[in-house]
Amino acid sequence: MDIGTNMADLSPPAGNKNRSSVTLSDVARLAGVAPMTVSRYLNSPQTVKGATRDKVQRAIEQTGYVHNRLAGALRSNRTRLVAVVLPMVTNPLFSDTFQAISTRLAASGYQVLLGVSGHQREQEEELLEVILSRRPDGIILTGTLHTPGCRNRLRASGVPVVETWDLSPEPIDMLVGFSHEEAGREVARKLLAQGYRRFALLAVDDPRGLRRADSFLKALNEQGITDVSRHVTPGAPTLALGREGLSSVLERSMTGPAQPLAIVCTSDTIAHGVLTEAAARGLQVPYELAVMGFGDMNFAAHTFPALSTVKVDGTLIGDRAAHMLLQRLRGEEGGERLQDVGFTLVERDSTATLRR
Amino acid sequence: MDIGTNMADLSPPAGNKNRSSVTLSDVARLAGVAPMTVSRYLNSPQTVKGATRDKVQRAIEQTGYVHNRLAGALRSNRTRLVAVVLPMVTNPLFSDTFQAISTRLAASGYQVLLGVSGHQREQEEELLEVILSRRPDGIILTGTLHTPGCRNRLRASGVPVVETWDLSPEPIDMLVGFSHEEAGREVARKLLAQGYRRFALLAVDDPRGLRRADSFLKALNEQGITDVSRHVTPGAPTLALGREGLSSVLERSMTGPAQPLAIVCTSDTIAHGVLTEAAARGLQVPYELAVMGFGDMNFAAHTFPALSTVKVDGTLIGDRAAHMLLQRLRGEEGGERLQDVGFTLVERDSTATLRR
DNA sequence: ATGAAAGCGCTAACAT
DNA sequence: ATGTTAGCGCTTTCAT
Repeated sequence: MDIGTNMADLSPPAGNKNRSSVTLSDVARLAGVAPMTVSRYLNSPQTVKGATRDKVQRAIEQTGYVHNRLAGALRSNRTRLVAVVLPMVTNPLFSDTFQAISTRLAASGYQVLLGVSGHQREQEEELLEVILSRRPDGIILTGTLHTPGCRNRLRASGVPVVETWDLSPEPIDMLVGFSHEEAGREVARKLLAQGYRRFALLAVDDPRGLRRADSFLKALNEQGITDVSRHVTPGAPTLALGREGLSSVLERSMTGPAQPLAIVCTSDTIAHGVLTEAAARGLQVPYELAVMGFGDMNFAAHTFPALSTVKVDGTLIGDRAAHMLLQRLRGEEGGERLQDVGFTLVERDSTATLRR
Repeated sequence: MDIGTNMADLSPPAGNKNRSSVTLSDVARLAGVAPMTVSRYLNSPQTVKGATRDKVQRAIEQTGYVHNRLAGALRSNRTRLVAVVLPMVTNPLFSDTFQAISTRLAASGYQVLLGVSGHQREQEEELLEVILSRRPDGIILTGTLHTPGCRNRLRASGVPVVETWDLSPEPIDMLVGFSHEEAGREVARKLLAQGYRRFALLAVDDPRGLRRADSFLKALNEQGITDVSRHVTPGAPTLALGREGLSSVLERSMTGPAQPLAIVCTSDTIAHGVLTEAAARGLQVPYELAVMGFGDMNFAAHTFPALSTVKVDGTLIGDRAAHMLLQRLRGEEGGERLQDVGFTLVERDSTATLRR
C-alpha cells in the first residue's frame, strides 16, 4: 500500500513541485505486474493481453497516473517533440501553415515546441541552441534561418529539418515552398500585359517580401520602367500601413482614369489598407487606381472591390511539410525532399485590363 | 481518430538518430574537470571561476556540445517548459496575448509548448493528458478549458495554471481577464444612450462571444427591446461572415436615416465585413447603419469609416499572465491571483449619437 | 506475452 | 570553488 501513502503525500498543495509522484512502478506494483508491462500498455496497448491489461488499466485509473514522457524520451532518445519556428506570431500569413502542421503532428502523437525567431540575426543562434537542447525529433522552419552558422549547426545536428515558404538554392535538408522571384516577376508581367505602365510599390522589410519586390522591379526595369515609387517600411504589415502608403504615393503621383496607377503590395493586408484609403478618398478602383496584394488571405476575395492577388496555399505548405517530416520520422526512405507548391495569380476586381 | 491508437501505430525506430552523442561527461573529460563543474558552468556560469571556466568553455566549443535539458529536467524536476493552450491558431484575437506570453517567457529562459484545444470537448481531456505528460512547469490557458473533469485534473496536478481572457467564478488557480457579461451590457447601454432602438446581432459560436451576446440581448430586453435579428454562425470569424451577415439582416429589415439599425458583432473581423458590405451596397455608415465591433484589433482604427468597438488589451493580458506565472515559478509568495484588466468602449465613426 | 537488469545524461545533496 | 555519489522514471535489451 505504498500507493495510498503516495496519494496522501499529494494533498499538501503548499510546495510548488509537489508533482504527481505516482510513477510507473507504483502502478505496476498495484497491478501486480512488472513495470515493463505497464510501459508496454502505455506505448502499444495491443501487446498486453486480457486480464493483465485490465489490471493495468484499473491501476492507472486508481492512481491517476500520468505518463512521464521526459523519462521515456531520455531513455529511448525520442522526444516526440517537433520544434516549429515562426518569424512572428502575429503575421497571419503563416497561420494556416502553422495550423496545418500542428494538426497533423498532433494526429501522429507529436507535440509542437514553438520558437519565434523575430527578425534579428543575433537571437537566431540562441534560439537554435535552446531548441536543440530539447532534442526535438524534427524541426520545421516557417520562413528561414538566415545566418550560415545556424544552417551548418542544424545540418550537423542530424535532426530532420523542413524549411517552408521558400525555395532555397541550398536547402538544409527538406524544403516546401515556391519561388518568390518568380512571383514578383509574374506580377510585373501580368500588370504590364493588362496595360499598366505606372507603378508604385508598398513593402515591409520581411526578407522574402523584399525578394519578391526586387524581382518585380527588375522585371519592370527590363521593360524600361524605372520610375517606380517605392515605400519600404520596417515591421509588420498592417492595414494602417497600406492607408499611409497610398497617401504617400499620392503626394508624389497624380492618377486618374487616363493614367491609372498600379499599387503593388507585398502583403494582402497592406493592399487592403490601400483599398480602404482609396475608398476614403473616393478614388475609383480599378479605374483610377489598381491594387495587387500577396497571399490570398481569407479576406482577399471579400474586400470591396475584391482584391487581385497572388494565391499561396498555406495549408498545403503545412500539410506537405508535416507529411514529409513524419515520413522521415517513420523511417521511410525515398520520400521527396523538395516540393514546389507554386502560386497562382488571382484576378479579381482591384485590377482590370485597360483599353488602349 | 484516437491519438492513443495512432501513437501505437508509429513504427518504433526512426533510425535517424545520428544525434550528437557528445555528453557533458565528454566535455568534462576534455576540460579535465568534474562533470558537475560543466553542469555549473551551463546553469550558472558565474559560479565557475577563472582558468576552469576558460577550459570548460573551450571544451564545449571544441566538441560542439549541446546541453541536454531532457536529462536535466528529469533529475531536477524542472522542465522550463510552459504549455500554452489556444482555442485556435488562426484567431487573431489571441495573437497579441500569445506574442507577449512567448516573449516574456523566453526572456526568463522558458520555452513554449503549444496546445490547440479546438472547440471540441472530447479532445480536451486528451490534450491535457498529453500536456501533463511533458511535466510543464506551468500552464497558460488562452481561453478556458470547459469540462469540469479537466479543471479538476489540472488542479490535482499541482501545476501552476493561469487562465486568461475571462473572469471565471471558479478559477483553477490564477486568472487574468475581464467580464464578458459586463462588456455585452455596456455595449447595449452605450448604443441605447446614443439613441439606437433597432438592433441586429452577428456572432460566431465561440463561448465567450456568446456570453457577451447573451448579456447584450438581456440588457436590451430590460429596456423592452426584444425583436433583435440574431445571426449565430459556427466556426471562425471572417470578413466574409460579416458581409453575408449584413446581407441576411437586410433581407428582413429596412434601414435608413430615419430608422438607423445598429449591427453589433462579437468580433472586429465580422464588423469589418459589415462595413465592407455596407460600402458595396452604398449604405451610409453611421447614418443609415451603425456598426459595433469587439476587440479593437490593430485594423479597427483604420477601417473606413473607423470602427467603434470594445477595446481589450491583449498584450497586457499576456504580459500579466506571464508575469504572474513567473512570479509563482520564482517561488515568490503573495503575488496576485486574479486580475481584471477591464475593457474600454471606443467610439469611432461607425456609430454616432442620434438627434432626437 | 511478460519479466529482470541496466542505464539514458544530467543535477541534488552532500562532501572537501 | 570544485568533486563525489546516487538516482530522477522510464525503456532497451535480453531472457523466459
